[in-house]
Amino acid sequence: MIENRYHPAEVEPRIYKAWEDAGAFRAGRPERAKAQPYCIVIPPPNVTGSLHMGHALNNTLQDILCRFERMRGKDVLWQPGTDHAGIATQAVVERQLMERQQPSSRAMGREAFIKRVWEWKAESGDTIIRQLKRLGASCDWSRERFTMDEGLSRAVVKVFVALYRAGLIYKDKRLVNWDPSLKTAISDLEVHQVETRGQLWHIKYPIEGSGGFVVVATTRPETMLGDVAVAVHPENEKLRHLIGKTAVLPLVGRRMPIIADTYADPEKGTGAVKITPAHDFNDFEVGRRHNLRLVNIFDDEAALDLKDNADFLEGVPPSAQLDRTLALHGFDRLAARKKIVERLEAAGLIDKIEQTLHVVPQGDRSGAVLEPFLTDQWYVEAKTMARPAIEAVRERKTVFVPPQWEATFFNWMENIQPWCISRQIWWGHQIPAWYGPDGKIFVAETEDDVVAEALAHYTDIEEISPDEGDDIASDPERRARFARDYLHRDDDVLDTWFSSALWPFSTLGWPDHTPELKRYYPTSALVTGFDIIFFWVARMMMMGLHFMQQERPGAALEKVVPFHTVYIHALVRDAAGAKMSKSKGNVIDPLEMIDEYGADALRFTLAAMAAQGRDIKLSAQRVEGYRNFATKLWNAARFAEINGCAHDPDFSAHEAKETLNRWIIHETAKAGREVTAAIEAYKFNEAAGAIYRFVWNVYCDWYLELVKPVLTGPDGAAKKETRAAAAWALDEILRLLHPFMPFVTEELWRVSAERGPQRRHLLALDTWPSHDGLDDEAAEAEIGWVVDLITAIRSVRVEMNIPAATPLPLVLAGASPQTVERTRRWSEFVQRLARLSDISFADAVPKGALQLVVRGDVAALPLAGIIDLAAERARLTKELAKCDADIARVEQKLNNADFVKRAPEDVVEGEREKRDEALARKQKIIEALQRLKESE
RNA sequence: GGGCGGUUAGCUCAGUGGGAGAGCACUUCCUUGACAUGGAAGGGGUCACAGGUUCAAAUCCUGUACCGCCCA
Repeated sequence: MIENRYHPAEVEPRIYKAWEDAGAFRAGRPERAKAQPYCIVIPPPNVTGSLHMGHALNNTLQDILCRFERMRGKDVLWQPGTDHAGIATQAVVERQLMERQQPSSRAMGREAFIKRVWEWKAESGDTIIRQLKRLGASCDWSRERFTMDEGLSRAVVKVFVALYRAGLIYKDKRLVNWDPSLKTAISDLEVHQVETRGQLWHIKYPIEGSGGFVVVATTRPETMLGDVAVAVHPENEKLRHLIGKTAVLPLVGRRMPIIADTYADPEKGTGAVKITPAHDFNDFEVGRRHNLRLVNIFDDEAALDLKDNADFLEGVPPSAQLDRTLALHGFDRLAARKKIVERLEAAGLIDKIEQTLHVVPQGDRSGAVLEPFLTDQWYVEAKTMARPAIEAVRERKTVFVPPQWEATFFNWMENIQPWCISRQIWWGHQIPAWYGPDGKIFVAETEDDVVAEALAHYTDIEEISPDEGDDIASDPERRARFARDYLHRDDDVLDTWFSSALWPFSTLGWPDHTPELKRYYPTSALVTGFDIIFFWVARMMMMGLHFMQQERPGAALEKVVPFHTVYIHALVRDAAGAKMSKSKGNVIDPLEMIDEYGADALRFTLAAMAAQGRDIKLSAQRVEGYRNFATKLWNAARFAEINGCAHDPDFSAHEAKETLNRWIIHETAKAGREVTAAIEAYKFNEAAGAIYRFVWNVYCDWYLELVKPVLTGPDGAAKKETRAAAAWALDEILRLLHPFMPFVTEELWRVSAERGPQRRHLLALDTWPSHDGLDDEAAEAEIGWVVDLITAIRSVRVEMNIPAATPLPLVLAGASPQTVERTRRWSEFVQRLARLSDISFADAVPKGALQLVVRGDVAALPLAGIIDLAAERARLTKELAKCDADIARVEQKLNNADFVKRAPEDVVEGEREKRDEALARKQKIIEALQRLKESE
């Protein structure tokens, strides 16, 4: 028995358990061994994470696709898992240590700290997984993976070594984006350029032997300590006479050449720029062109590092001012800036200070101001690897939906820079590189391989005697000690996105040749937000194309893309369009929405709002609205049950006889086609809209209302068929709605079968409707007439202020035989829904009656003495005006010879029909007005 | 500076060449035996602006304005 309220909080956990108990989400179910595979890999949420609205949208859309394809009979694998999220997770655990006043990571040491992170992961790492289940995600949880699993780590090492050997991973000393708060390098993508109000200091640098100055402008005066030159544009009329002279760096005394370089834009600042190759990306390039020294003046926390800094001191004569500058050793960059500006001012070397807007690089994790910093890091040669990825998208082997994202993809890929993959943190995949005492690098998949290579090298150059080498090689313990003590493993770990880039194949078991890899790769679709196209999608394309190949009969191995379709969805914003953020306090928590309105309501809201290419402005009110939709459906099912509508095995939609039933079958088929086509096109909003309208505005508003007389009437063939048809249509609704609202539909699927024959499957495993051959235009025309008649009567009632409770008689005047026949068939239905006392026929319209024109018939409500004749005349006149406007518009078209000549035949024909209809209607209205006049 | 997107009802937004739509909000009415988390009816729009293409433009093209995002 269906309760009179739907309680999502009670139902959802029970339903989810039923799915899991039945293994409904398991890939490779035996009965689907021959089915077409369908695979989506989840964008792995961070283990630190908890479900936010972006996850809710992302996973709702994936779940819709997976449930849809599963019902279409495919063998679906939705591959779940989590990401170790190096920097983010390390930060969480470090913060926890601090809060609990426990030893810091540095204090406890690398091994103990990593152990600690694993403990934390074991304890709280599955929070997000539990939350995804609450959303209803139909992942195959038996295959859950973690980017630092043994298997996935093996894939990481294998890829690193292979790319290293191919020359596509290399180590290089160059400027990187350095985060001084996290004390690690980060990649270009993790840098945000933030426009900031600041000051532009114009500093006078004395020119040697002239008593004059060259003025340079900078927003970062403290970096002057690392200056090695001043540059002037070679065609700068005003300043080019300085080229070749020598400037002397204030506060330090370093002699610096004034060089010619086009980088010094004559229009900007003073036209002369200070060159600090160790602390600015542009200056680094200038320095390279002019073979300048690099003077690094910061330590890894961006504090001044001057004492015993040979680069800083080189060529600088001792002086009192130098000593005062050296006293700034250890000052943070901002404190140093203040001191340096003070001293320059005191020395009269500040020409002026301007207010300015400039961009400051910030780390996306820490928010810290980043420093260009000269370090050794590992890089992926992305340019080479990008080429096949670009080609694959050009050749449409991978398709972006919506397609405009391809431009973004190309734009970035064609200008791609080397990818810095090493991070100076501990939580992550430690780089499989070892260094010998001579600096020689050994990279291999296992420590034993490294030891073997190293021994070969060091015996070869006679650092180690062959005998000793043999001894080490033959003893596991000595090998380990050799690797640890003689060699030294790189301390750094890989960028989190390195392992994520392998996700589509590493989760399927690569590098092993697993059956899953063979069956589910390449995956079908990838669903993600545009913010990680570069971070993730592009890199999966690069890695996938490099490592994955497919055998094709009679052909060479072919490189294969990791996914056929990339669906890019929008960002979820708050109701005002602002990005949700904790600091703004405008976050709508998906779990709160689920608690309050149910997971189905949240899911449906997100799907209904997921129009391609537009952000979602979410509000609780919308969720509430779709909760009401779930309630509506629930009550429709309850109504069906109360009226004995149950699945009837004898019923066949193709053989229904009753017009009303043929009509709802026709409408169901139409809705089914719409929903199917929309999901196939990734138009989730259209699919949601189609099923919503069908359930509410067709099935509930009209069908259930119309069949009430049948269901409450005498038993018989019509009643039997109607009960079966109502149940049939409801079942089809449950199927079509299931991908969007899995919980309430599954529950109704179960409950509604309590009185009929048992269901063969859970709804999640049942079949997607196909409705071929169920269209019925005749039924549509007939019920359309009934609907129009009822609507017209209701309209006029309200318009003429006739109380709803007053039953009215209806007279059909001069009705056609078809109308008489239809009226006879539907009088009971029309009387009920239009609240009529009775329906009769007459040759002429009675005097003083309200007159309605419905599809060419005149329906009259005789209310002589009751109706306000003036109001009725006004109403009819207004209708006439509307009719005239229609006619005018259509005739304007039809009188245009070019239109008749050039527009498609069916369009012209359609306009003619419209005109004829409108003219006939106009005639009836004129007649009605005439009669009204006569009755006055 | 380069690129992308947006501008349609009071609000949030659908709508890819042929009669301007939805949800919410608003107004009026209704305890009609599934549902008031509901039902019925209704008001409300120069589709940002200016040109162009076309028999026909919210829709295609060009430009302008404003808003947003990405990249440098």
